[in-house]
Amino acid sequence: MNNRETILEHALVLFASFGYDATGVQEICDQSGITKPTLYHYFRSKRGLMEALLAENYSPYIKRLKDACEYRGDLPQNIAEVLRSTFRFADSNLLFYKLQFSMRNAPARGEAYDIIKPWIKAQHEPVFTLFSEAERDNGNMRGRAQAYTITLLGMANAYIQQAVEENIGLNDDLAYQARQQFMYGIFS
Amino acid sequence: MNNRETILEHALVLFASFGYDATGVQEICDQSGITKPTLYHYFRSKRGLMEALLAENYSPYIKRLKDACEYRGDLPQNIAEVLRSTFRFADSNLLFYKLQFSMRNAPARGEAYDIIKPWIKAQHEPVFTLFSEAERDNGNMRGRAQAYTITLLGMANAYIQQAVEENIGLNDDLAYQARQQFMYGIFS
DNA sequence: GTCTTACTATACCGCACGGTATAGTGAATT
DNA sequence: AATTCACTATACCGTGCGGTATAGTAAGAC
Repeated sequence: MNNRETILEHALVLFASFGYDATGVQEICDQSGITKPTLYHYFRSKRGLMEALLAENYSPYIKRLKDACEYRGDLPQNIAEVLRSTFRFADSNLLFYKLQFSMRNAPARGEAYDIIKPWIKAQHEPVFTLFSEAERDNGNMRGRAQAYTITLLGMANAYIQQAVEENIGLNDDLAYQARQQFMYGIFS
Repeated sequence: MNNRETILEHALVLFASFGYDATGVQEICDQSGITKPTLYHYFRSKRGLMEALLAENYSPYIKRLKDACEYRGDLPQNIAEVLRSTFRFADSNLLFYKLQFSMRNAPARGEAYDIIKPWIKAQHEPVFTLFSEAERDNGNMRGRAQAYTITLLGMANAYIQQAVEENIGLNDDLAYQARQQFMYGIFS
């Protein structure tokens, strides 16, 4: 395996375990069996390393999420697909999921949050667009696209957290259950 | 105002804004208009300062939460009170709420998470006890107290986050709405 | 065989961090 | 008047941080 991948791999483990601030570049180098100039050759800075880590792990999920948000007149179907793609994203790389979750909830003026901000937007945007389009077919949803987006993604996180702590599988059954509960919140 | 309170006040703002790791003791001192020995006189360490901050702000909420979890045979009533006390806690000091939320979701082996761990337990425990007792009156809940606890508190957080970003009031109406959605999740 | 390019090690820099040794100060106690 | 105690400032310590200047090395190009 090349050094770049080795570094990314160990950086993920360390960042997820101790956090961005508390993880030193030297420690990443030690774990990866290389020295600092090597790391700085592949990644311009500590921040650049984190940005590369996010790009590699987020990109496939965001792509699938965009597909899941393609509106074709059947909102419950879209919601199911959003939940399924998000559950699979979490399930496929739990360590990265935990890392990005802690960064999303980090203080707003910290560097970690600043780095992840564009990815939060990349996740939020397609879901928001989906609900905005669904509003046209469903009058009583008007003006609530933002609220629905936050609640849906928030609920997905709650289910994932529960599944992790209870050691339940993040399967499609759970996605179905989450969808039912979310739909109840909309039509009541 | 005495120096101890001044320090706590400014520490809250800085910790909530930039995070525990990224906030320097010197910066807290500068903002508070005192010097480091003064801070270290009142608080043994940076960690001790954070512990004091958590104790002062959490204690009243935990006390009210325990009352809200006193089971008297009416689970929906208890759930409403849990949500109400939690919403009021967030509403009364939003800055502290954001701080504790970011710490709860910080990496598990970081110092910030280590400091807040006992308070997570203090919040989790009474709610868990409530659901455990309610299990005796409601057979189809058996063995799910843990899951209900996580989901209820997770849902509360989702609603609070939504209320903050949408500038909705964290009033009792919202608590009622959250309860309805949660109860639907239980009995389906 | 020389030159270029990609990559890697040694050794170091300046800096900000958490924390403290020392020396007070002013008010209450005896 | 002497002593004690709670509190505060100056100046400093050791450490570890992110990042880099320098000097290679090994492989392919010409």
